[in-house]
Amino acid sequence: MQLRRLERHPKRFGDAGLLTPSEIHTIEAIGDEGGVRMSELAGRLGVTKGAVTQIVSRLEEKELLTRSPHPHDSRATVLTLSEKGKEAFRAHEDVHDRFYERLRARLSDSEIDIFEKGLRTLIESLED
Amino acid sequence: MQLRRLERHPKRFGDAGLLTPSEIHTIEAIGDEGGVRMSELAGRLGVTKGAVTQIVSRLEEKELLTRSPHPHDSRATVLTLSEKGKEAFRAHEDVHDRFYERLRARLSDSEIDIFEKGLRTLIESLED
DNA sequence: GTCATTTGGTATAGTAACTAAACCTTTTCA
DNA sequence: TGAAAAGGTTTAGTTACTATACCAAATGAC
Repeated sequence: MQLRRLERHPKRFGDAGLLTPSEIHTIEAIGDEGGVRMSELAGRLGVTKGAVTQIVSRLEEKELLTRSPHPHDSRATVLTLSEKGKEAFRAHEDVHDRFYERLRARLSDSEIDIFEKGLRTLIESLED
Repeated sequence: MQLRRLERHPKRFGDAGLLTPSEIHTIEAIGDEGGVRMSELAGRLGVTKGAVTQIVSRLEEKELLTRSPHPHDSRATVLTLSEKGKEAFRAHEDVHDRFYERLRARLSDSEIDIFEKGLRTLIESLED
């Protein structure tokens, strides 16, 4: 099966324009509630804080999020999605929902459990 | 599920040393029969011929394959795995085999069919 | 209280894995 | 026979990182 080469190209998410997989994944990890620190985000994404600085800077330039100082810790920065960022977030949720609809159209609930069991086995095998 | 961030790091394949995912994937696509042209390989991998030139050059430097002129078409180059390259190929096949063993330990044949059906749905969804 | 350590974030250089475009050389074929 | 197609290389640029060095603010052991 061709699992490589997947999800490489930028896609359009609503009015937010073209976003790379990393960009939309970062937006997804911040969430529409916002109030996430840089280091917390690095943990969620499983990358270094340097990587987060870079992608967050790009998303800030694109006006998809805002950086603001942490109220009680002046070292820290908290991130919040802008309206445009929230729109991208919702558009991405829709993509997820459409995938699950498609999956449910083809597999029953118990079959989806089996699919997820297989996926976990695949992920496990790729990890070592 | 965390499908991103997978299969990013170089791994050891027998005596062939550390190989990046792209490198081992290229070796897999050439196969132990060899005799593959650059452009044929680009098609198999789904990348441009420029990309193939680059990765093949690196594999040639690492002595995992050899370039030779095509016997009947002097424009073309044919690729063949060296012994070290074939060893990496076999080591990679073993990884595949171990994955399927693990999968069969957890899922029956009909459940594996369901898993693959789910995977196809996932791939389809990522494509559009 | 103060000073070393930890934590939060940034900056910079380097790498992998590409694409796109320009280019050169053969081959094909109308 | 000459234009177009096909095979391959080169170069510059992009994305998505890591590692390292760095600075400022917070913590906490004494």
